[in-house]
Order: sequence, then structure tokens, then C-alpha cells
Amino acid sequence: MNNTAPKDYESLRAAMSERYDTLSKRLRQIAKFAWDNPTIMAMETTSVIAERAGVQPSALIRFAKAFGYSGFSEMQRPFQAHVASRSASYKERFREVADTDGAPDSPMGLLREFSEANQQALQHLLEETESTELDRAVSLLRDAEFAYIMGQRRSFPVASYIYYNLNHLECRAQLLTGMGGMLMEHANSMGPRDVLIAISFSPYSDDTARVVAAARKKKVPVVVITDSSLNAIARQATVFFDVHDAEVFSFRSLSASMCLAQALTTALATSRGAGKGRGGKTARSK
Amino acid sequence: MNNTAPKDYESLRAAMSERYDTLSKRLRQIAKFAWDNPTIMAMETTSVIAERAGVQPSALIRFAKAFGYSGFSEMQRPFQAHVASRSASYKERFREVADTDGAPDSPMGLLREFSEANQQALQHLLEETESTELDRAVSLLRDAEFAYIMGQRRSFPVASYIYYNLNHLECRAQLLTGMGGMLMEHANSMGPRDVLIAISFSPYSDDTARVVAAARKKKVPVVVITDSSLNAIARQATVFFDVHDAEVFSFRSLSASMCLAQALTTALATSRGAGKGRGGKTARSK
DNA sequence: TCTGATATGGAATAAATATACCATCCTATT
DNA sequence: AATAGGATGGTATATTTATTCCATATCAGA
Repeated sequence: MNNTAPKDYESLRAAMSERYDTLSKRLRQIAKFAWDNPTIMAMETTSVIAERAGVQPSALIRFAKAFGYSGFSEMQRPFQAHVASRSASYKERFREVADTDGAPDSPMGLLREFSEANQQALQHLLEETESTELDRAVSLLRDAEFAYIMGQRRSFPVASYIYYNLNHLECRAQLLTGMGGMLMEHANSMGPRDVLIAISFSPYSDDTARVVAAARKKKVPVVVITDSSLNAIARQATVFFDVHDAEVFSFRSLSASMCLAQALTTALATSRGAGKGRGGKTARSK
Repeated sequence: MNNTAPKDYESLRAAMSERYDTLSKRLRQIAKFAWDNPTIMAMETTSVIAERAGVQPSALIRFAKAFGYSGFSEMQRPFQAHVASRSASYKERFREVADTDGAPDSPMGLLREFSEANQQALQHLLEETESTELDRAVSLLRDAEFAYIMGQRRSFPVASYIYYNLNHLECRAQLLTGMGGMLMEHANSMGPRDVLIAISFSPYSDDTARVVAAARKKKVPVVVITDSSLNAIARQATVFFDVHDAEVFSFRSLSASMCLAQALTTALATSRGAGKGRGGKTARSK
């Protein structure tokens, strides 16, 4: 047995999600329960947890060993540490960080600014995103034969991330980069059974606008991720997301956009998985 | 013995405070400890608590009985409930949102998972990043004549984001894409007055490893952003950042990495601004 | 200083909890 | 359909944990 047991809760969570696909039915059931109920995992005994999760106590031991722990008790420690830290007052946590860093202008100070601003942006994203829009976007993507992705300048990292994810989902996808001056030629190969994902933030790229217009002309559905509902691109969208990324000293972040991109692609994965009868939270690895 | 055992944590706390004066020396010692360490009281076993509090395990049982409980375990329950609720209260905001939308498997449910996980990852980033490493990275970047950026696959969005930011800071920067098969030719143009920023996450790209090796050979300082301190690339780094991005069911996010990238480039901007006498929080727009 | 009463430490015991084991049941492959 | 390999449930066992008990220490009052 390798000594690869995750030492802290975050690692354990990562390990659970990474290995989720390869786990057996019962072990998966436990992973799901542990994922949703860290507090119960931290506090209760094997028999209580087993009953709540609808499994045998021995399955919990098997689960712990599958993740490299010597037994259940050892696996329980990360959960306890996590719950304990969650329970610690905000003040305490703030102090931990505040101790080690300096002025607001220092690199560490900036990191804190960004970390906090991005956390807020992520929370806003969650609160302001319409569930129906997400559903519509996912079904558009699922039904599409080919996905085109367009994003320039600051939107390019988001576009390339979506491109990466879709390719790992075995979705046929193409990134419209404009490389070699073939942008519109590429764009014109879109058809009504395809879909275009366009990401555009201020200052809006003319190229992106042109590609979206071309898509509309050819009856290609367009999923738009942008930062304002008023710009020309947003008005042409089939589905559109109004994302407000954090901004610190004129530097705009991409955390919220990236998070949305991640949620969209993962939802597509589960949706397709379910459609294929693979069910549940199954998601392709890597 | 009256059945006056406090049922919830608040009542127990009130009882402890009220009876504090009348308790014996050892029991007082326990009350003090329990007052200060509800988390330990909730999670640990009698022997651990006893050791930490500097008393005998049996004294804990006596303490519990003094407050009307049938034994230690019964007294422990209010502590556990309290810690659990404290831990849950942080998540309460998400539950509010959860009311209005569907199952954990739904697109909205996934967005919530990711938003939450990414917020945690950002907090983690803030707590784990060494201020000195940030400072060193910033000064390397500031002193460099030319910045090369390398990131493949999942790291590519991060690399392109850094590339975008550096260009907007009027830093001479080049993205090593490997396009046209000229990767090593490009890499070999690096010199000791330049700097290489390499981003690499599991599964690690061979190309990135080769570029880093080439940089070391040519005495080029290397700033590495990776997800493990154990891989070959990290070991060759001049400065390295160990970033743990959120991962939900096999889908790794980039929020933390992007945030670090943002902090690095912004810190560079303010640093150069200050150096040029532009002072303070000034940062270039766009 | 003596005496009775209470508090305390530590070992012994009881209870519970975690873990190992094995027979049986799936599931995939031929 | 047969079979092998792994997964699962239930129980037996080992280990840990909570609790009791009692000898000794401490303390207050005479």
C-alpha cells in the first residue's frame, strides 16, 4: 500500500473527485456522502455514518483504505481539521493571514486584495446567474455537432480553457484564433447544427463581433459570455451570461468567467453522461 | 440528581460561568479549558482532552456528571452541535441560493459546487503563499529584459493570461507556444538576463520540462507555478509556487492559478511604477 | 495537630468502536 | 451459461474509549 493518503481535507477532496469514476458503486456512494457531509464525517462514529450513508460500517473502512489510510480513524482526521478550521471565527482566520504580510502595496497585500475580490466575484456569479440560462446553454452545447469558440485579448484565456475542456470531453471543438488571417474563413464554415461560444469583455474586439454576426446570419446558436448586457454582441446571443469579474486597480480578473466556463463544461459532461446512461455525477477524467 | 443537564451549548456555557466559583480546583480547570476550546471538546477523546487540559480522564467524567449529564459522551454532544453549526453557518449563504435551484447534478448545482470550491481555493492560496517567494518573483520579473512564458494544455490559459497582462504593462514578453515546431529554437534564444515563467500542472508536459531544462542550462532564472513541489520542474525553479486549484469530480479549475498570475503581474506593475517614481497604487489601465 | 469530609489520581473494568474476516453476491468475460 | 475476480454484507474479534472504583492526598474546622 502506497503512503499516498491525503493529509489535509483539500487533498482528500481532490482525491475523491479524481478517483470518483474508478470507485466501485458502494465506495462511490460513500464518496458522495462524504463530499456532502464533511461535518458528519468529522464527528460521528462509523456505525452512525454508515447508517446515514446507507452502507455497512466495514465499507467505510474499505473506503478509507482505498485512499491509503490505515483505517477509518486516520481518514477522519482531515475532516475534523476542516470542520475545526471552519468553526474558527473569521477574526482568527483573518489574523493568520494578516500576521505574515505587509502593506497593501506589497505583492502579498495585492494577492490578498485579489483573493478577496475574486471570492466576492465568485459569490456574485453564483447569486446572479440564472439557472434557466445555464440549462439552455448546456442543452445547446449537448445538441451541437461542432462547437466553435471565440475569445480575443483578455477573453482568450477563457476561450482556450473552454477549448481544452471540450476536447477532453470528446466534444468536437475548434478555437477561432484568427491565426494566419483565416478568421472569417473559419467562421464561415459554421452551420446551423453547430454552436458558437463567444467570450467578450470591454474593450470589445471587433473580430469577435464580426464572428458573432456571421454566426447569426447562418442561424448558428450563440452562447455569449460578456460583462454587459448592452453591447452589440450580447444582443445577438441565443443565451447570454452577464459576468462581473473582480477588478482591482484597473486590473480585471477572470476568476468568475473561468468558473462559469468550468461549470458549463462540467454540466455538459454530466448531461451527456446521463444521456448515455452513465448516470449521476460521472465525469470524464483528465 | 436533578435532570438539569444543559441541552444546548449556550445553556452549558451559561451554567459553566454561573457555577464557576463553586467548582473545585480541578473542575474549574476543566471549565476554563472547555470555555476556551469548544472545538477540542467536540472532537477529541477523553484521554486527549485530559492530556491537553492537564487533568485525568476521570476528572472529565466527574465534570460532566457535576453538570447533570449521564457521562462525558452526553456532555460532548452540545459541543459537537455547536461546532457543526459554526461550520455550517459559513455555508448558509449557499443554502439560500440552493433553495431556488435544483439538484446537485444540475448545471446550477455544479456552478454552486465550483463557486464554493474556487472560493476555498482562493482562500487557501492566500494562506499558503509565501510572501518572500512573491517578492522574489516580482523582482526577477522587474529586472528581466525579456519574459518568456511557457504553459501547455491546462496551463495554457494561465500562460496566455500572464502574456496578455505583461504586454499591457509594456513588458517585453513572449509566449512559447510551440507553434510551427519552433519551440526549442525559441527557448534557446533565452539569455541570462531574461526570465522564464513556466506553468505546469499534472499531467506534466514534457515540452515544458524541456524548456525549463534549457533555461537552467543557460542560467535563465525560472519562476514556476505548479501543483506539486515534488515534480522535476519544481526542483529546477529559481522561485516556485505550489498552487492547489479546486477540483470537482475530475475537473480541475484555474481560479487560484489565475489569481496568482494576476497578483504577480499587478505587483510588477506597482513595483515598476514606484521605481519610475509614479508612486503608490498606480497601475496601467486596460 | 487531629479528624472528617471531599477531591484527586490512577488502575481496573465495562462499553463502545473500529477493524478483520469470510461467506455470499454481483458483474464482466468467455 | 459457466466461471473467475472483485465487491458486499454481516459477524467475530481486537482495539480503543468511557466509566467506575478505591486508595491516597488535600483541605477545613475543631
